[in-house]
Order: sequence, then structure tokens, then C-alpha cells
Amino acid sequence: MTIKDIARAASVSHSTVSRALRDSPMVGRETADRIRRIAQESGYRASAVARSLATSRTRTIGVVVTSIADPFAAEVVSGIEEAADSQGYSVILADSNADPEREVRVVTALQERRVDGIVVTSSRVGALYVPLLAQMRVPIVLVNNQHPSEFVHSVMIGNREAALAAVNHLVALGHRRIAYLGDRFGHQSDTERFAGYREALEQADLPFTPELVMHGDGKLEGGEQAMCRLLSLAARPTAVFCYNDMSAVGALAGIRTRGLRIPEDISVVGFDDLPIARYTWPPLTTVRQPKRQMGRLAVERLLSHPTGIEENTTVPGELIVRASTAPLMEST
Amino acid sequence: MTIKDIARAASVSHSTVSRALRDSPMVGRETADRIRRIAQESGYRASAVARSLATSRTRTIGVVVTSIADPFAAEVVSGIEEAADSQGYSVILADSNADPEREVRVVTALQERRVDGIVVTSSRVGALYVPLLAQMRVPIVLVNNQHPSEFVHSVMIGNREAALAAVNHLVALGHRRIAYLGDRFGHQSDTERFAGYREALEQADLPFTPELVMHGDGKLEGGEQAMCRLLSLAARPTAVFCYNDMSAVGALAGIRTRGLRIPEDISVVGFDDLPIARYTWPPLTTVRQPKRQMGRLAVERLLSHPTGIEENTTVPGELIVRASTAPLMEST
DNA sequence: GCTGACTCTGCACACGTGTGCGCCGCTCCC
DNA sequence: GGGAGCGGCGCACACGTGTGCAGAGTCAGC
Repeated sequence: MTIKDIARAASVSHSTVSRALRDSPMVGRETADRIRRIAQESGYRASAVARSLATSRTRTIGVVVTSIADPFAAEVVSGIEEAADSQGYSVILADSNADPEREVRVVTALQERRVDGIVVTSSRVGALYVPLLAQMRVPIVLVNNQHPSEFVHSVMIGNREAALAAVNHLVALGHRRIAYLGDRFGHQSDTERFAGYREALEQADLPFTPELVMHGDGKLEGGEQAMCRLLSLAARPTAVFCYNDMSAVGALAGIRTRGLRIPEDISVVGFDDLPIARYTWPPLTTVRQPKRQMGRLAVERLLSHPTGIEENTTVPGELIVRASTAPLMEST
Repeated sequence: MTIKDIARAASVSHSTVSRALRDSPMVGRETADRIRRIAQESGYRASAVARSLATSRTRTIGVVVTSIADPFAAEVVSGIEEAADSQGYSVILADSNADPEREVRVVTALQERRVDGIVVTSSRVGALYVPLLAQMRVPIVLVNNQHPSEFVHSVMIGNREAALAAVNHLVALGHRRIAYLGDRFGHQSDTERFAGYREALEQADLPFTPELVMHGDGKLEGGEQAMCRLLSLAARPTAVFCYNDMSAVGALAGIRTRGLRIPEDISVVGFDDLPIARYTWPPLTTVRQPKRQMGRLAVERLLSHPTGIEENTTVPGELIVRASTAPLMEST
């Protein structure tokens, strides 16, 4: 069932059909109506692949994630999908699963599929495929990451400021031994949140203690393990600022396994404000990222700057205080 | 940069280049090597869209989800991606966001993009787009859902048996007032899990009490609200079997807000075994679904049964007993 | 040396849609 | 009445790759 079949049925040329279906003013009123009726009745669906070949635009965007099972990435992708759909674009999902070999494979695939743009979320700085991406003549938007290069835009959260606010919150509650539970993969977000942490300590005239910095994997397991290491310290922290909510939830579990109470014995702050954050016990104090909106913004940047100069958009985080943080107890 | 440019550089016809790059035995050894070297050096990437047009196969599979932000769907998609990648297929993600209008839009898009197959996960029975799907001449696999139709395969968990085992576990612990916290969208999974619940009651000679059945939305909010309704009953349940882990986590929060303890006052069982289930407090007793494997299986079915007769694959669930369930206390 | 078989390469067309340009017929105006 | 202008339509080619078939070249066997 192609455009030619419609043409035959309507006794016109295929060009006229093509124009009629695309609402071109070049075709007469009733001819167009007749053609559209026939197309409708026969259940005709234009071939996007033929159209792509002819127009050299595919109306697809590639989305690269480290893992779609990561809730943060999933929320961002949800926003991307929404914006893409509303503009008539489709999303090709490329899950690298943090496997370097697979990273280059999926990026090669996106290149062959001639996607009109690429959004990369939660990538590691210096990942193998970044140079590959750069050589494609296609706009790229990095979410929560930056890369010095042309064709690369970014949508970021104000990491340093948000981390500063989160740690200031702990300081204001009287905490002095505040740990940082980071991520070990060298994300730019981690570096910047850590910088905010240090800045808060400095502003409060608190000493920076290297032992109070531990690295997880940004996931539940790593968060728990890193927390356990923190709890084994001779002088353990009374509060922890975590790289993200998943780490924080892991930390909550680690703390409870030791028989300690939250927030009485130790306060915990996360980052992301995943849906689950309201439902942990106790509910998690965290920094809200407008994850869906960031996804939508990424698509907007992509489609409005076909190949312009680099542009970096920063959205603010918002500290959400719940019950996992409390004033320092006198006992310590 | 096309196949013709390579042809010119190698002083051969474009046909020979096409064959050389596809490792056809029809082309001479050193000619092929020369062509491949030139292609390599010039960074040539074949156009998947032109190839698709010529071969009328796109090597893409469409994945329809109600929401990619749902952790169960995300895990399944992760498995789908993995299997697709290993077979050289790409995934087009179509997130319907439970919006009927958008459902038909995304399915139309998949149709126009000429995907080679479709996996639908967590759909609602009788969703608007199911007939649309059926009329495409493309293999379809439903995950945790079935639909009587040709071209439709399915990969399911043994819902009834698993639910039976879960509720039997509660019965064995001495519980007699066991609630079912379901889903209100009419998923087939919900119906089947509910059937397993009733069967377990029957086998244990326990009466079925309609008030003990409440419906959430399969997400955190709905789980909490439904749980609150259950706790408002004059004779409240001592155990709850939940449709899925997200509902269960919501239920945990609802129970705690009432100042009750888990599992001392009330036992909770989930379904899915999401990563988070090990990290709730207390860790959640639940039924494990091999989510990634189900995704991989779906792709396998898709690619091995281009258009054969309908085939239904069922994988078993596994009860994982953790700390959210305990023997009934004497007090009640 | 001729013939047949085999290897390698190129020609030409196909896939389905978009589009520049030319042609036809009508209308309007001088 | 003739020419200009214009609306409506078709011709032909383009997009980049795959492939059936024919033809050119080589080699071995008789």
C-alpha cells in the first residue's frame, strides 16, 4: 500500500497524492479531498523511511542513557518522550549499560539511523563515545554534563548552589561532622556537588575531613556499602549528604542495619527528589530536580538550535526538607 | 558521504562497494580489502534509512510502555534493549503516558516508521490501540498481558501460582484477615493475582471479605491511599498482599503514618522484586519477576516468529521472603 | 586453439516519497 | 481575438542502498 496505489485509485499522479496528503496549496480543493478520503479509507500510512530518504531528515532523536533502569534517567527520558511526541519526533533509545563496547555500538547505530539530534543523560565525562558524537554533524544536548565542543549544548541543574543549600541546612541544624557520600564514576555532577559541600563547610568554618568522603556507585548497593564504611569510622558523622537519592536510600538501609536511628542518630540528605523520596522511612530530605522539565528543555534546545553556537541552560534545584534531617542531639 | 563517494575513490561501481561492505563472496579479496580500508579511513557510515527502503526491513522494534518512569517497565525495557542490541536492532520507545490520544499517536508513528516488531508492556486490556496494532502486519509480543488475536505472542509471569504462593505464605504465618491491595486499571496481571489470592483463601478455608479488597493505581500514591482505607476498617487486616512493589512501598508509608509497626502489627507482601524492595524498611517480602529476562525473551519471540502462530511463554515467579512479613501476633 | 566453467564487476532497476519545472487550459484584460 | 497571468496537474529526477542479470576476463581441459 503506497502512494502509487492511492494515485491509481484517484486517477492522478503520485505527485499529486504526495502534495494532497501534505496539504500543499498546489492541489485543487476537491481533488485533495478525494485523495484524502481514499487514503483514509484504505488505511494508508506514509512510509517515514522513504520520506526520510527524500527529505534527509528522519524526525527522530537518539537518547543515550547509562541505564534506563536508573530512575533519574527514566524520569528525564519521560520528559524527552513527551516533548518529542508533541513535535512529531520519535525517540530511539540507546542504553549503554555502562559497557564501553556497547557505548560505541549504540552511538554508531544512532549515526547510521541518521537521527536529527542526540540527548545524552547521566554520561561519564570522557566516555569513549563523546568524540564519536562530536564528529557527527548533529546537534547534541548533554543533561547534567558539559563538554567543551561545538554542537554541544547542555541542560544542567545548579549543582553547586543546590549542594551548598543542602549542606547549609545541615549546618543550620547544628551538625559539624558532615559526610559526603559520592559517586565513583567521575560524573561532573558529582564533582560540582562535592564542590558545593566543601564551600558550605568553608563558609561555616568547619574543617574538611577527607575520611568523611566515601564513594558509592550512585545506586542502592554502593550507597549502603559506602555508608557502612562511614559508620565504621572512630568518629562517625552525624549527618550525610548523598550524591543522589538512590545512594541515600542505600545509606538509610545501611544505617538501620547498624541499629542506628534516622534522624535522631544521623541525618541524611539526598539529591534528585525521586518519587520514592517521599515514601522512604523517614521521608527523605533532598534536592528537587525538575527531571521531566529538563528532558523537555533538552528537546527544545535540540530542535531550536539545529547547529548554532553552544548554549548552556541551568535550572535551579530546590531543597525539600522532610523528616530524615533533624537538629543535632546533645549526646554527641 | 555515500557509497558512491567510496566507489569513486576506489574506482569501482557502487554495487561493488555495497557488496564489499556487506561481506558478499561475490567480490574479489583485495578489491574488498581496499574498499573496506577506504570506507574505514573516510569514516563512512551506511545509511540505515536507505538500506531500510531497499530491503523493506528496518531492524527496529517499537516498545510501547504506559510510562517509562514505572520501574517495572524500565527493567523490562532494559532487557529488551540488551537483546535488541545484541541482534543489531534498535529500539524506538513509545511512552503513552496512559493518555488515550497519545496512545494512538505513538502507535501510528510506529506504523509509519515500519518497525519490524512491537513489544507492549504493562498495557491495559482493551486499550484503544490494540486493534490498531493488530491490523499492522507485524509480530507483536505482549509482556504480562494477553490478547486473543493472530500475530500476538505473550511473555507472562505465572501470576496465579505466584500470588497463591505469596498468600499461602501469609496463611502459614497464621494470618486470617488478609487484604488484597490491587490496581484499578484492569490489567490482566491484576485479575490473575487476585484470582490467586482468592484461591489461597479458599484452600485455607478462609472467608472472602469484599471490604478487604482495595484498589490503588499501581503506584506509590495509590498504594498509600488504598492502605489508609484498609486501616480505617472496623476490623482491619493483619496482612496485605499488594499488586506490585510500588503499591507495597506506598502501603508501608501509609501504615507507618498511622503509627503501626511492620511486621508486628501488619505484614506486607509485594510483587515484582524491584531493586528497591531489598532497601525498604523493613525489607519487603515479594514475588520476584525475572524482568530483564522477560524483556530478552520478548525480543527473542519477536525475531524468531516473524509471523507464525501465537505463542504464549510463561516464566515462574519466585517468592522472596524478607522482613516485612511475620507470624500473626497473639494480641489480635 | 577452442569451449565451457568460473570469478569478478558493472548496468540498470527497485524501494516510496518529495519537488523543480514545464505544460495545459482557463480567465481576464486590453 | 490574442496575449498575459494563473491555478492545477504530471513528468522526471533525486535521495542511498540492494540485487538480478549480463558481460568481461581468466583458466583449465580436451
